[in-house]
This record gives sequence, C-alpha cells and structure tokens, in this order.
Amino acid sequence: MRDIDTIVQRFRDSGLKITPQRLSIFNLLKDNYDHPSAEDIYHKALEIHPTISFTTVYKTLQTLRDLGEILEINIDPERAHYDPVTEDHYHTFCTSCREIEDLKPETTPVQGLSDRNIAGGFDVQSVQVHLVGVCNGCN
Amino acid sequence: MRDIDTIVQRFRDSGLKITPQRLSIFNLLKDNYDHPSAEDIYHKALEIHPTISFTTVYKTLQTLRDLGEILEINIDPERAHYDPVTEDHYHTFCTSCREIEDLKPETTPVQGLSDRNIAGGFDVQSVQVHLVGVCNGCN
DNA sequence: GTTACTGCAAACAGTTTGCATTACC
DNA sequence: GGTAATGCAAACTGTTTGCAGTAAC
Repeated sequence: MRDIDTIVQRFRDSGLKITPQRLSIFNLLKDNYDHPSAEDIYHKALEIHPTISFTTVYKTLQTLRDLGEILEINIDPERAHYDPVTEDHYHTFCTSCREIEDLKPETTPVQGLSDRNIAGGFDVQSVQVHLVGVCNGCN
Repeated sequence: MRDIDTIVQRFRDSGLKITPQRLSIFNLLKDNYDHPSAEDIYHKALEIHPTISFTTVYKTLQTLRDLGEILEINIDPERAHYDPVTEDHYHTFCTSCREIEDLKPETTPVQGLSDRNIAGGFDVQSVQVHLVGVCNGCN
C-alpha cells in the first residue's frame, strides 16, 4: 500500500470519494504489520469514529483490495486477513494463537516459481507461501 | 492417504467404527486428484448412498484430517478443499473457475524453507505454496 | 450390550447485499 | 445538485453442534 496522499489521489481519479471514515481506515492500515482481520480494523476504527459500521470497513477493504493497494490473505480458515504490504513476501500462521507473521526475505527461496508457471500457461497473480504450525510463544 | 485397508485398520485401532458410508467416502477420496470440497464429496456420495447426510461426510472428513490421512486446503476463501495426497506438494488456484491443480514437483524449489524456520523457533507443521491466478482454460 | 455413528434440524460466524439517509465534491 | 458512501438490518453460505434413533462390534 502506497502513501496516503497517493491513495487519496487514486480514489479521486477513480471517481471514489474521500470520507473521514475511509481516511481513518487508510491510516490504520498504513505501516501495519499485524495482518488484521476486517473485525480488527473495525474495532480500531471505532475508537476514532464511534459510529462507524462494520459494513463501511468491509466495503473499504474490498475497494482497497480491488485497487491492489492491500492483499487479502487466506491462511486462516476462520476469517480473511489483510496486508498493506503488497510486495511478494511470505507468512507463518500459528494455529494456536492465529497470529500471522512475516517471513524474512532471506528464508524464502521461491524465486522463479511464478515465472516458470506463467511460461506453463498459468497466469500467476500472486504467490502465497504459508508455513503453518505453532509459533515460539505458543510452544 | 494410504490404501483403504490401512485406513480401515487405523480406524479400528482408534476405536472408530467402519460404516458403509465411511467406506464410500474413503473410496471417493482414494486416487482423487480433484481437490474436492465437502459438498463435492457429499454429492458424489449421494449417488452411492441416497440417504447419506452432509453431516456424516463432514464429520468423516474431519476425522480423516485429524488422523493426518488427508489435508485440508485453504486457498479458496469460499470453502475448504480436501487432498488425499499428504506428501509435500503445491497448488495453483484459478480465481475464475476455482479449480485447484497440483504443481509439478520440479517447479517447487522451496526445499529447506521449513527446516530453516523450525530452527528459528517456529514449529512448521506444513508448508503451503499457492500460485493464485488464472488458469490456461480461463484465459 | 455398549459405544460410536448417522442424519436431522438448528445454531453459528464471517461475509455480503438492499436500501434509505447522509455527505462529498 | 448529482453521485457515491454510510450504516442499519437482514440475507446468505459454509461450517459446526446437540440430540434421538440406529448400527457396528
């Protein structure tokens, strides 16, 4: 996800409007490395806008996702999580505390995987690598 | 997933009973490379047992998963899919037709990824590599 | 006979939608 | 003023559970 000004410009260029609610959601996502769910964002947003609805949060996340500004992560079968970091990187998912954490780039030797498959006829839009297990804290 | 006889033995050893419904489900999964959903299995099972319930299919899939005989795949945000192939391998997921396909082993240079992370304190139970995009047929 | 399984029906949770009101531009 | 967003309430979908009747062993 790019900086707020760029996002705002992008929304306006697309005929979308900038509302205080949306701005708050942008700010909650910016520099967020917690991989929040829609519910998580909603609860944080409530502290700023006590009347904001889940629907608004949900629809804004959809819009950001459709614009490619955030990624929807589907590791957790119970709910979707969102990631403002759209550059290729990978995740661990702890089945005990349900925390998603980033994988350090040097531990991800998956280069070339998408290129090879694009060549094979499959149009790769994103590569998702998930290490599912139990994290340090839960052991 | 191992051969039917072994599964049957495993169930009996665990104090679980073998029913005609379960046997049919075992057979539907054995040598299945379609990554079916619970609903898919249910509909195929209906052809053999016209009175089988979704609940029975669902619970049997849970049991097989808990025994480690099949894997639950969470690529498709809309539903879980199941895979009787439990050896490490990876998948493509077409967002258009929602088909999951196996990735050929030679295109998956992800060896060592789990070892390195186990060393890092994260207890890796499974490595999931998903290439999300649009398949040949949908282009 | 005992224990577990089946299948129904209902509960559940996250997601998604319709629509009247409100706010942005 | 025109168009899109908000927020409510309800619908929806896949998943999960409680329980009475049934079947495996």
